Amino acid sequence: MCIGIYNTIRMGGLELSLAHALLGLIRYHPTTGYQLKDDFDHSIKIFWNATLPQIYRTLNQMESQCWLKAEIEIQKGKPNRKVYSITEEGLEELQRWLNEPLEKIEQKYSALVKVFFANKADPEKFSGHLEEFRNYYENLLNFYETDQAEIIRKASQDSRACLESEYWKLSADFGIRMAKMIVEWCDEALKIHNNLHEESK
Amino acid sequence: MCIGIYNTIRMGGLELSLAHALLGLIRYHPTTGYQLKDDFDHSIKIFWNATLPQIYRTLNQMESQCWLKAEIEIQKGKPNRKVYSITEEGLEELQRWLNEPLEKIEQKYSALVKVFFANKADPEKFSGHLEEFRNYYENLLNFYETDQAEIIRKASQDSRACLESEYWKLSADFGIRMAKMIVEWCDEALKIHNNLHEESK
DNA sequence: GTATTATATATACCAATGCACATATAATAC
DNA sequence: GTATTATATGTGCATTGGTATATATAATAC
Repeated sequence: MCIGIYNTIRMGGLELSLAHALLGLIRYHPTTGYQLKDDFDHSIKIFWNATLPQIYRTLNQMESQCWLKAEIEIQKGKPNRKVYSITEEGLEELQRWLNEPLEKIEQKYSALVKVFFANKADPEKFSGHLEEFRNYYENLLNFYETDQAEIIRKASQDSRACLESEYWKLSADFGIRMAKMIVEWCDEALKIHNNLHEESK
Repeated sequence: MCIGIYNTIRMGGLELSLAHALLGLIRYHPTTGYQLKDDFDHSIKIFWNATLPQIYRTLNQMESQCWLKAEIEIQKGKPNRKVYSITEEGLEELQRWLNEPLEKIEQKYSALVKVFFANKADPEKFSGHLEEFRNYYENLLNFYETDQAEIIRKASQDSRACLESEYWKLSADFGIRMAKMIVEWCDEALKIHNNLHEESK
């Protein structure tokens, strides 16, 4: 019944993070794809996003892999709920993955490619885009430091989550540092860019 | 002869960065796919990587799009070189793209998902992985601050590149700040993690 | 002498991602 | 009354990305 959808090479790799993120969330309690999307948006969205179709597809693959088992909950009026819970194999796989090395951060920043070639861009427009970029990350920083922090604070009041919440805070702190770094870099970039084009005003 | 391979929706989008990175590099001087891979590795690799097959495929698409024109240079013994140069359309497209807003940074850090669930990982192993992660970014930081800086310094001595090199430095500075931020976060993470598991030693 | 690396251009295939769309109902907002 | 949002599960298609492989030669390293 259980078909290995990932070949052994990929299985040995470290790139199945969406599946593992889902395993991690389902471990807390059995849940549906729709609910998982919501959980995602309120927890690990800041460093991993996923769309609903992606989640549903991955859940199906994980079921074939026997990392999950599903139970159909019949509802009247609404579509039936497909409630997933983690299996023994799923727990083992999550455990295995958690003990693997930390994956390096993929650096794919097309905005920075634009900055690299910005000498040929319109100075006024570029300045505006830098400001907009800066403000986006300042807003994100505010969100992380208020709303996101509140979510974690509330969740950590659950006594079982006491130790766990230290790691939630730690990962959220990464997002905060990242956003802060970007805002600071933008300020520096704006200063340098505006200096270079001062005479042309 | 010129076939629009990207539909109008994608064309209006902002995601064709590999093509635009290539346009930016080819604008300096006509070159081949093989050479472009090398240029990539010595310039914008720190925020955009590409494999050779990807570069060749994209160049073919860009030729169909008429952003580039190709000339075959016959060589004895070695395979013929396909030398691409930028067209008027290519220059216009590059210009258009450079004046578009800066794309937000895609936050997809599976390492941070692992940190989020790290409470269930083996504390000793996790500690080791954090250290390895930290050392990787410390080495990268050293590379950016020495070798990478030297590449930019040398390139900027070309008198035409005087203004341009300010933007090279600015984009490289982003990489430096990023690596620094990660090392600092790791130090904090190691401190907190080790404190939490001190009693178990 | 043998193995590797550099030069040079690709194709095939698989995995991951994202957007649009399909289907269906209930509750709420205006 | 109408529109939107929330609940709930998917399919289809296009793009992007990465690895393996094919082909061919010259130079260098051991």
